[in-house]
Amino acid sequence: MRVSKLFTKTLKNAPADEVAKNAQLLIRAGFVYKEMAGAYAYLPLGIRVLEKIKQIVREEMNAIDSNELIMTTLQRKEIWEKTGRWDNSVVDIWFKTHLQDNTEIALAWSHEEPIVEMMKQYVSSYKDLPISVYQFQNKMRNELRAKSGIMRGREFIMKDMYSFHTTKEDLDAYYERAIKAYKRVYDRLGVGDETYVTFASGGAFTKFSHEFQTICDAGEDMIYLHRGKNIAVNEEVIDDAVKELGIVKDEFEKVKTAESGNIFNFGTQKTDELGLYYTDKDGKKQSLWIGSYGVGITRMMGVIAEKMSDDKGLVWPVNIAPYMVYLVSIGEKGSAEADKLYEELTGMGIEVLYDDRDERPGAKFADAELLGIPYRVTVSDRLVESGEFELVQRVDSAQETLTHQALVARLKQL
RNA sequence: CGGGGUGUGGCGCAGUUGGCUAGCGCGCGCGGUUUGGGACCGUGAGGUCGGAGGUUCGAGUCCUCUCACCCCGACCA
Repeated sequence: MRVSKLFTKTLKNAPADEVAKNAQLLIRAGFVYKEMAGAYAYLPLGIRVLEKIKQIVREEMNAIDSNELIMTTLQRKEIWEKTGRWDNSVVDIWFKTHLQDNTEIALAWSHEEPIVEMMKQYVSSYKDLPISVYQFQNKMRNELRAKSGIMRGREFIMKDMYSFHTTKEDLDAYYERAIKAYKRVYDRLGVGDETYVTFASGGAFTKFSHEFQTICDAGEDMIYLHRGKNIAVNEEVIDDAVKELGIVKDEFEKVKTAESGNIFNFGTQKTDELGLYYTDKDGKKQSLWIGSYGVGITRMMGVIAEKMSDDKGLVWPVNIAPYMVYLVSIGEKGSAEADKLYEELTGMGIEVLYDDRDERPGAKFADAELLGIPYRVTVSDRLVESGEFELVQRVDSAQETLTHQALVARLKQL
């Protein structure tokens, strides 16, 4: 992509109504555009980051035999009435509306009920189980107050996965696989070291659910953490955890975190409420065990922007950076050489954002840093003379001067 | 939803106790000089001062209502 073709522009000042660092940086860099409180548009650069996060999640969910699908954002009232969750006094974040014939419908804040309902068409025998499905979907939540930039909006993207099992044991086994898959996701997103499986308030069938909490100053949760033992407990259940797990509260440190994922055991309640059953080997009707597993995709982008940034701007981890290389041309000869290099690298499949604008070097460097592209390659008249290229790493500013051959070899490895 | 705060060109801001043609920086257009860390000079374009109503000879400024946005709290299965 050539910067000259990119419609977004960088800003020197963040809009005054944004206080959250993630939103300030993402808006300044042109990754997102705020449409209203809690609702953001994702621009070309932002989409690339989102899609990379999704792809990592997709690969890991596929690896544990889950099936991708997409439900709709429109939901029927009848389904939610079966579980008693249509009522505004039970769920207070509904966006409700109606069709032109006055049929009441709503926008999805969750897809738990509709997915279970859908499964009635596909699950009838123990031979059909276990099954796991997931989707990347917009969730619409009419929050009283949106905040923290893209980390808590009224519309956001979530990966939600649901697994269906004949027995609790089977669900538990899958649940463990899901935890491992989630850990791989966070590792690949570059926040594995700072993300903890955390005991949190659970559903009806388990004492605790598990949250994936990422250490983040802009988060909304406080957890008690024991790094040595690798145990984390959400503040909301710390007293229960002391009793149930026999931990010693004083040994834990209290840290601020953002909930980046949550998984829990639904038990068999939903299957009964919605009438999803299977027939066992003896021909008897049985309830299913259901597990639910969520990752906030847009929230992850916000958490990473929040954590991986410095005074110059964003610092994307290599795995989710919108582009791998920011190519800067300086001078006439430099531009001619940069044109060639751009074609060459792009042809090799390397994602290059080529700053071909007629701007001064300082402006290009500043944008390269604000956008947080991992590697910056500079081609200038001066360097063309000596047949060299400059490679600078965003994360630590490490700088190297390389020959064309060495540069290409380096970038190929990334 | 309770409390607090803010709305003035695309972005950031200034605008005395009501007073003259609403300013500044960034950005943008044009001309020129520049070209390895967000250049400089000149010259332009761009504003229903969030909206409605009111007070007044006169309102960005005062009053009422309203909308939006931000922060704290509450909420977050």
